[in-house]
Amino acid sequence: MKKFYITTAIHYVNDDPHIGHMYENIVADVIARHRRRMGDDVWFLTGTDEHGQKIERSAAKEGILPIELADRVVTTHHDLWKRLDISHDDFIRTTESRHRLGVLELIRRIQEHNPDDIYLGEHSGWYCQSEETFIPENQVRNGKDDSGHAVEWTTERNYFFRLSAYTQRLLEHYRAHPEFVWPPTRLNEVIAFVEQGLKDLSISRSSIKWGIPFPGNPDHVIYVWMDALTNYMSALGFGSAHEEKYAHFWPADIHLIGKDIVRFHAVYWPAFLMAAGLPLPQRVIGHGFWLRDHEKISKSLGNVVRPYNIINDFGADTLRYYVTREMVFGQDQDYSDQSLLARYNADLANDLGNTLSRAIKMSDTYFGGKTPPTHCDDNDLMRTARAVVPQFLKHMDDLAFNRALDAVWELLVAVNSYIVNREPWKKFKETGADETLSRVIWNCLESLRIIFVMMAPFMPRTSREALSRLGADPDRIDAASLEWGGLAAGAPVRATDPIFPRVDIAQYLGGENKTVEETKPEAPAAPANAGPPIETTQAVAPGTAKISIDQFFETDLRVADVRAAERVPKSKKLIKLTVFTGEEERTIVAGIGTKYAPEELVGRKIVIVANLQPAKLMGIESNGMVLAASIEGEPSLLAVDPSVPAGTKVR
RNA sequence: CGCGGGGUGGAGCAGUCUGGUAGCUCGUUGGGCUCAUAACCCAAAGGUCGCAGGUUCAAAUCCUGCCCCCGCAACCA
Repeated sequence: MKKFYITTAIHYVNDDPHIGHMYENIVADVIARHRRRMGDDVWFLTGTDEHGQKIERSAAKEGILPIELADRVVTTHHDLWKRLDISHDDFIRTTESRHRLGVLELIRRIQEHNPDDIYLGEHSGWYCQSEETFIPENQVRNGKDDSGHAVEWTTERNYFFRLSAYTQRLLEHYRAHPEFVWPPTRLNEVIAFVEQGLKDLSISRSSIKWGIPFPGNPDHVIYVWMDALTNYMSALGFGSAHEEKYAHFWPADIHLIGKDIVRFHAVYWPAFLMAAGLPLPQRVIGHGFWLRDHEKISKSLGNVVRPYNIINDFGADTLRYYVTREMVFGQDQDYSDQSLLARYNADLANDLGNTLSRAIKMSDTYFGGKTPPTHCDDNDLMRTARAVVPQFLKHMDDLAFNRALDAVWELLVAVNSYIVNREPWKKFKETGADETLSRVIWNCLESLRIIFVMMAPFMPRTSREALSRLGADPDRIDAASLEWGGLAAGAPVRATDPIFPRVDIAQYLGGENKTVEETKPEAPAAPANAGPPIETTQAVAPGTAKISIDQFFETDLRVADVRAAERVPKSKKLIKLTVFTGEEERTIVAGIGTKYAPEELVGRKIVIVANLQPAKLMGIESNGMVLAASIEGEPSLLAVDPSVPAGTKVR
């Protein structure tokens, strides 16, 4: 039996999982279930990343310990994977002691094999006291960071990993194993990155407390990547007294991750392992992102997708099917409730569910609630099935899930076509339930059995139900059961309610009661308004906290005159304005260039925030901010009656 | 020359690596069927595959140049 070890990325516990996390675990689950039923000895790992400053800080904000926060959020992960029928064999948390053992062992191995590869060095940068972190160079202006906190040039002593020593060996590895990174375009990116030459990597922090103490120096904690990546081994017992699982399953066959962290898995991780003298994973697979309206999903855009309502109302299998069918694996894809429900109706209700219903109903009626008595081993459906199954398996091996499902549908469509051509209802009226009719119906049921066996990794729950309705054994989904002829004659069938009842999409999405509540349990329920239909899986911005009138008056709003305007060279949307505030002329840089031309701005009266601290944009100091309404990023300047003199206070 | 992705019937997308009659879903139109979830089946209309060159017997696919769109980064103060 071939071992097969697959992992997902470990998900950070600073928030509940969204569609991206769900997708990753669903895909990993589909692969794991498929390998299992094909006879592999599968180990499937997922888990959570729980260390680091963000957790430390979020917990502090709530007045709880980091581990308490992690304990709380991790339960929502567990619950979700259960609801989605994710069949992981293990779940690792980086706060577990077995993980600490693994990380320490990895460092020990590196120190043993390549003693020079970990060294104490200096890391210099802009350090912000109040945020207790280094601020990237490009976020520092005038000695302050983004949030206006003072920063100072600080040198911290950190442990470093000599990544620079691995440039050549990594490049050789990519050359020798082009399958190491998938898809190929990601491999090209990785190679380009490594070819630039690698810098040593800081692997400890003394500014963070929430992490694994660095061996021999408890003032430091091990920094994120050295910590997190190691989960793939620590979960197998690496570094513990019981390394049997590690010995059996390592190296991983597939690290399934998002395309954004390919670099860490394809560069840092193999370098760590090389340094420690350990085997490298076989493949790093970077999947694409789910987008909304071609935009990246992010919390700040407020378009996070958490389709809990879909899972509630249509079942986990519907989401599992949609994400694997709709996305070309490896590429980005738009998410919308619309397209999900369209797929639900067209594919699941009309095709999959309805075909099952009609076939079972006929068998039920014509053959007394049983599968027909006579098999048939020479017919068109059998030939189609025998052609489709190998294609399906090939596509599964290629991780081309959408094509694998296409292949399944080819057989499904053939069944529908077959039914219409043979007109069994007519035959039944004419000659009764004779042997010919028995063969016809049996062919339909047998095709459906194979269809649901193929579908089992994608829709485990549905497949079990369908197989059992068909009179087949719901647990027989192995490679052998993909062969034609597995259905028993005279087995009881169940003609009952549709497995996927059609949905009125407009009603569901436009309905007054599909609130965001189901999307984000902790968010307040949105009132049932008569506005445009809300995509139910889109999280609403949390209610804005109230401020006092005094707080409002801290903002000095004034009318100003635009005296000059010019585009900032090489910028996309910045316009440099010279405005008169009633007392002085000053420069304000505004991001309104997509909508306004400089000419049309000159002479205009605008409203500005006069007491905003200066900031540098494209090297130009901006003193203030122009007020504009923003419609999906398109600015619309606040208009003031031209008679109002510059300098007038706005309140 | 910052990095990357994309431009294919009305809409959304495959296909491009490995050239060989342009495919899928939805929608539209006409017909069929009544076992089935107003589902299913058949047929039709609809495309200069962003533009221009080149290679080739043959280009959506390979090469060159250009145009446009979208992410990321820089620039939402």
